[in-house]
Amino acid sequence: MTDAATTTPSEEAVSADAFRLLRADIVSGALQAGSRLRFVELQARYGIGTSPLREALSRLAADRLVVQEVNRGFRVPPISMADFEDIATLRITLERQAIEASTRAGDEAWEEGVVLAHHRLRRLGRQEQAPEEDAVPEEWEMRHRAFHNALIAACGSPWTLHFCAVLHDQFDRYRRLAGRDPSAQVTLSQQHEELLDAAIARDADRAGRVLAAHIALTRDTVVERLKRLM
Amino acid sequence: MTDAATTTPSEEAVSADAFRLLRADIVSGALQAGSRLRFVELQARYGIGTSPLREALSRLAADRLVVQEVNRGFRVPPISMADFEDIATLRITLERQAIEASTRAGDEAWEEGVVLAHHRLRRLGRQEQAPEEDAVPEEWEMRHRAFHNALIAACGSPWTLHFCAVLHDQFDRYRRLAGRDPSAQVTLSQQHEELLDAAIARDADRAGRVLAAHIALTRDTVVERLKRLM
DNA sequence: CGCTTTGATATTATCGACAAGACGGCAGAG
DNA sequence: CTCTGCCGTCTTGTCGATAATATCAAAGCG
Repeated sequence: MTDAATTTPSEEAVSADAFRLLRADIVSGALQAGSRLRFVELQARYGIGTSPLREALSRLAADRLVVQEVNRGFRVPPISMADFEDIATLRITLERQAIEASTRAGDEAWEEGVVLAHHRLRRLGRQEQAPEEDAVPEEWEMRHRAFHNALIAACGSPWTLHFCAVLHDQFDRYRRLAGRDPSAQVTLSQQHEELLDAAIARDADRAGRVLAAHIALTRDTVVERLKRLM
Repeated sequence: MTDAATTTPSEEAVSADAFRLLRADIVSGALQAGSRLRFVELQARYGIGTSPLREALSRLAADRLVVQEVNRGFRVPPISMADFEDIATLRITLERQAIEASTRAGDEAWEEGVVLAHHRLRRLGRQEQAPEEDAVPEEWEMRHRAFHNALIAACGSPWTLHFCAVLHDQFDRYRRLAGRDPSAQVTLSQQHEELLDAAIARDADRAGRVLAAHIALTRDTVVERLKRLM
């Protein structure tokens, strides 16, 4: 599977492109939760044949970003509060461990990567206030993910990073579905600052605490908003 | 209205069968680590076409049981000590959490499932002494897996169970590659007994400790034997 | 004598078409 | 009027063939 961190240069494979596009459309909510994924529609949407499409859907199914029903095709998974809380709990466990190990083991290059990623995220955060608030900027999503990836990048466990990436995709689908809560946003941005501080200070325990609180706050906000929507 | 869930024991899907067969052959070592997986060979081996084969390989690639190289097909992943230790460490973390939660939350049905799974494993363990020692009985592998799955089944976290299953597959590939160590086997069987005892006694901490030691002992044994083989 | 190039071979990735199975409407019986 | 069984239509799952790409070996050039 291609983690969000790895970057494939360009013309590599149709099926890999389809995989990324489909994943992005599912995580972003462009493809509604619970909706069927008909082959003819997807083939027209992405301009590909059946084989690479099936391949992409199979890979997504392994990561639980689509569900396959026997002889009844694929669907984007329905949302469920229990599922989301399970994802959040496990993500806290794994990503907390990862950031602690990363903070302890990270070298200068890791530290610089964290600083750079945070700067890019923060700069966009300021500009973001200006345009219409409705559209969640895709660029912010990418930089936010890049920052969180940078924090745990030096943990030394490829499998932890892989599972964190899978869980982050799942988590973001719910978060983006719920929409943003302006009141929580300031605290979340402060926590980003604190994560940066803790990383630079090599305070692994503090980094773990803040990250756990960061994810938990996001989870609670999302749960609150989702309850209101349903 | 009819029992749609219980039907279709055989006619599921060619691609799902291929997925299971390929996974079994990779975990068991029938397909050697690092070897290329040529389409013509696999199509002949499993008697299927290209589409379901690609679908199965894609799903396996998401679980890291095969690796895909761009425009160069699929391979069974090479073995690496660092990879195995990463898998083992993460498996200890997740499966320990899972058995602790399961022991605390499990109901009577869970308890009975554990007892039954252990009985089936133990009964086979006795008979197993008789036939030739060389062939690792596939039935033992299945019952061993079933026992470990039963222990964590009530943990309440589907995602934890999913990741544990993925890691267990990865772990077993190395374990079966290394072969059995007769000297460790008695301790490992004793630990199975202890796990059963702790589960029945609802001693979550002890269950977690024993399971961690169980996996760690297996890991150390495998590492020792692999070093000798390489 | 070694390195690069170039052509032939082999393998993969993709496409379009066929067959098997599910879904939904309609008619007939109770 | 309602329920049940059946048939047409649609969707999926699979196959074989085609186009694109990598691999390998030998020959030409530096």
